[in-house]
Amino acid sequence: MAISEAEAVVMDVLWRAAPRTAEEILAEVGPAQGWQEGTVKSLLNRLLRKEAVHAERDGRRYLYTPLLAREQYVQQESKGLLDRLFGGRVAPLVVHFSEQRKLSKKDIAELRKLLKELDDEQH
Amino acid sequence: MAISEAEAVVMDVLWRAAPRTAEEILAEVGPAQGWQEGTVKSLLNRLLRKEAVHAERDGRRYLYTPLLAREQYVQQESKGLLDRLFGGRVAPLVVHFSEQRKLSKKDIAELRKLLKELDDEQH
DNA sequence: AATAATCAATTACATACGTAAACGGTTAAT
DNA sequence: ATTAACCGTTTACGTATGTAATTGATTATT
Repeated sequence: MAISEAEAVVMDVLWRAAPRTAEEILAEVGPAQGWQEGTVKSLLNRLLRKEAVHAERDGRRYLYTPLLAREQYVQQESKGLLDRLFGGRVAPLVVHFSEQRKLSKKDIAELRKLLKELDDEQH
Repeated sequence: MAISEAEAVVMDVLWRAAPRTAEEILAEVGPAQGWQEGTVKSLLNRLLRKEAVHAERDGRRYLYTPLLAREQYVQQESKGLLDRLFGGRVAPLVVHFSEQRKLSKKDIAELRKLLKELDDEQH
């Protein structure tokens, strides 16, 4: 089952560092998101049901660990967008961002480097 | 207000060619999506309420035209993903696809061309 | 004129989502 | 032993979404 946007915010905390307690997660996202304790608890439970996180008892509380890897999530989301909007092809997407003036100098430099590397490993 | 995935499928039909009647839209997406007439009608109504499409009476039926431009939608969605998952930067996204082996020969060629053009217009 | 066909608009309904309050059990303090 | 504190689980509730059936109005047919 897909994980929602709010759930992804919680996953992000766990991807940065795990395991974590609910309290720690709340401390990290609560203020920024304007979320109460109950909200984070609910999201954690939904993530548990979706088997995106694992909970291990540690005395009175639980320690949460991500089961779904960030790479896996990023992959699904990215591929979804690519397929839905760009016919599954990367170049058109980059062209889009280029036209949208979303390519920074740094991006351009890094893309050059990437292409060069791809070229090198060609043989 | 954001338009949903099912709604976007209808928009896609209108982006390919407009104006269109509900019947034409159904004919184009119904079979592929397994949607009944009522489904397409509902989606059209939601799009109307969201002011993503415009309907103009044509005798007994309506002709639907997109108000939201495809470019605008693509832009929102793409920027959303970029910001949520790649810190708003394009190069990391392309690197991701590269690592995921999602870069075809054609993509690579087109990216080279794009970079060259960017270089040229530099001065 | 009465009836049937055609469409769009309204209503329906189950599930997901965002956001949280209430409940309950276990541990800690009095 | 009671009571209080803590923390996870359950329940809640409004809105969105996917998917349609029903209704109602207008036009066409008999």
